Amino acid sequence: MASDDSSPENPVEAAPGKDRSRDRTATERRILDAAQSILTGQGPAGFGVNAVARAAGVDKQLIYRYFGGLDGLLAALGVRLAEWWQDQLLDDAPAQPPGSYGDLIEMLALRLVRIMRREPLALQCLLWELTDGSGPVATLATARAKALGEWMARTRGDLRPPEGVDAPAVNALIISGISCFVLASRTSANVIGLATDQDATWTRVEAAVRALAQGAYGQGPIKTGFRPVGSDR
Amino acid sequence: MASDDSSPENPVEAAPGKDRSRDRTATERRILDAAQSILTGQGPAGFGVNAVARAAGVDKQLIYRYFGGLDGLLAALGVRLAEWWQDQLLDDAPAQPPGSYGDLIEMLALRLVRIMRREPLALQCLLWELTDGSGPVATLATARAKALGEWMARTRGDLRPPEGVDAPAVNALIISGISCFVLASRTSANVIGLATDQDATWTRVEAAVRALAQGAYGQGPIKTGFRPVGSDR
DNA sequence: TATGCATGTCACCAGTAAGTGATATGGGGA
DNA sequence: TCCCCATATCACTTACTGGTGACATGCATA
Repeated sequence: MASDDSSPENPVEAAPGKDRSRDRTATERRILDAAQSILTGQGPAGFGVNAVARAAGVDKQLIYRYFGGLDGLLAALGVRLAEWWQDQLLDDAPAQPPGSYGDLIEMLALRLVRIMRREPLALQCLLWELTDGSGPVATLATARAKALGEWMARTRGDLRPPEGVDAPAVNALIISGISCFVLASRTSANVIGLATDQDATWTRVEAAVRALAQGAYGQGPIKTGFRPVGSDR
Repeated sequence: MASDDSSPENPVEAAPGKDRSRDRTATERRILDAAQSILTGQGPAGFGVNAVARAAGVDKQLIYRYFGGLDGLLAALGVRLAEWWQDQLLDDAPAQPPGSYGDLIEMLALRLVRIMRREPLALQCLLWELTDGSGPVATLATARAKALGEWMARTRGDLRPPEGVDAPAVNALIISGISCFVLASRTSANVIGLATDQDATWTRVEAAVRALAQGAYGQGPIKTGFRPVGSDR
C-alpha cells in the first residue's frame, strides 16, 4: 500500500483522458467519494491532496479550488459523517423502550459495538481524533457526539441514573472502552488476551458490556453464565 | 512543533562539530534517548531517521549502522519500554493486599489511570499500536501486556472472579476504557462531555473506574456520593 | 460569430523523507 | 613508527509531499 496508487482500484474510474464531465457538482462528489475511500482504506496518514486527487482521477488543483484545500475537504467530509451517524443511530428506534437507566446505557453501548465493528470509516475518524486534536479534525468528533447526544435525548424518556452514580463519567468510560477495544481489534488479533478474530469473543464482549452497564447502574453483578476455559486474568 | 527541529531542545546537546566521543555505546545511548524524546514529543508521525538523527546531533548513517534502521531502533526502544513498565507497575507493591477480585481490578485500574496520565510516552506507544499493528510496533504492546500480566500474577494471590462473570472480557473493556479516555484527553479538553483539564474531573473518573470494577465484580452499584451539577446524560 | 468564464490539466517549486557510497579521523596494536 | 579498523560525517540520489501559476478547452451568452 505504499507507492502504486495509480492503478484504478477505486470505485471511481480514473481515465486519464481529456476534460471529463465538466460538471462541477459531479466532480465534487467524485472527490468526496475518493476522500472517503482513502480515509477508510489508508487512514489519516494516507489522507493527502495528492492521494485523494489520484484516487478521484482528478487534478489536485480542483481540491484547492472547490474545497479550499485539505481542511475544507475534511470539513465537507464531516458533514457526510454527521449524516451517516444520524442514519446509524437515530433511524432505528429501539424495539421496546428501555426499562431502566442501565437498560438505556446497555442498549446504547451494544449499538455502539455493532456500529463500530461494521464501519471502518468511523474507526479511522476516531483514530484521527486521538492522533490530532486540531480544529478540522475536531469537527469529526463533534458529529459523533451530536448524534449520540440526540439518540440519548430521544430514547431516554424520563429515565434518570440512580442517585450517587456519576453517569457522565461512567458512560464516558464505557464508550471509551468500546471504542478503544474495537479500534485495537482492527490492527491486532489479540487484544489484552482476547482473540478478536473469533465471533465467540465478540459475544463475550457484548456480554461484558452488558455486565458493566448493569453493574454500574443495576442491582448487582450480572451472571452471564460464562465459564472460563483458559487463563482468566 | 513543526519544522524547527534543529534547535537543541532535547536533553542531548547537539553540537554539530567534529567526531564527538568516538564511543559507540555512548552514541547508541544518545540515539536511543533522542528516539524516546522524539516519540514522546512528536508521536509516531515524527519518528523518522532524519528527525532522530537531528535530535541526537548525530549522522543518520549511524542509525542504520548500529540499529539496522528504524525498525531496529524501535525494537531497542521496546526493550527500554519493557523495563519502564516493570518499574512503574512491579516495583510499588500494594500497601495492603486486595480483599476481593473487585478490589484487585480496581487497584490495577487506578494505577493504570495514574501511570497513563503521568507518562506521555506510554500514550504515544499506545496510539502507535492502534494506528499500525505491524511487527515492530507490536513489540511495544507486548512489553505492556507482559508487565500487566506479571503484576496480576504477583498481586492476585488466590483471588478469583465471581462465578459467571467473564473477567478477561470485563477487564479488557475497563483497561481499554481507561486507555482511550486518557488518550483522548491528550488532544481534546472535552471528552464525551467531561472537561479533562480540570482535576475535579479526574477525581470523578477515578470514582467511576471504581464503580465499574466494583459494579462488575461486587455486590451492587457503588454510591460515590456524586451529585450532578450540570447535564447528566 | 465572438467574447468571457467555468472547468479541467500541466508543469513546476520548495521542502523533506529514506536510503547509500565514499571519505575523513582518531586510537590501539604490530 | 606505521598501519588498520572502528567511528563518525558528508554528499548524493530518488521519491514523495503540499502548494501555485500558467495554460487549454468547452459552454453559454451577447
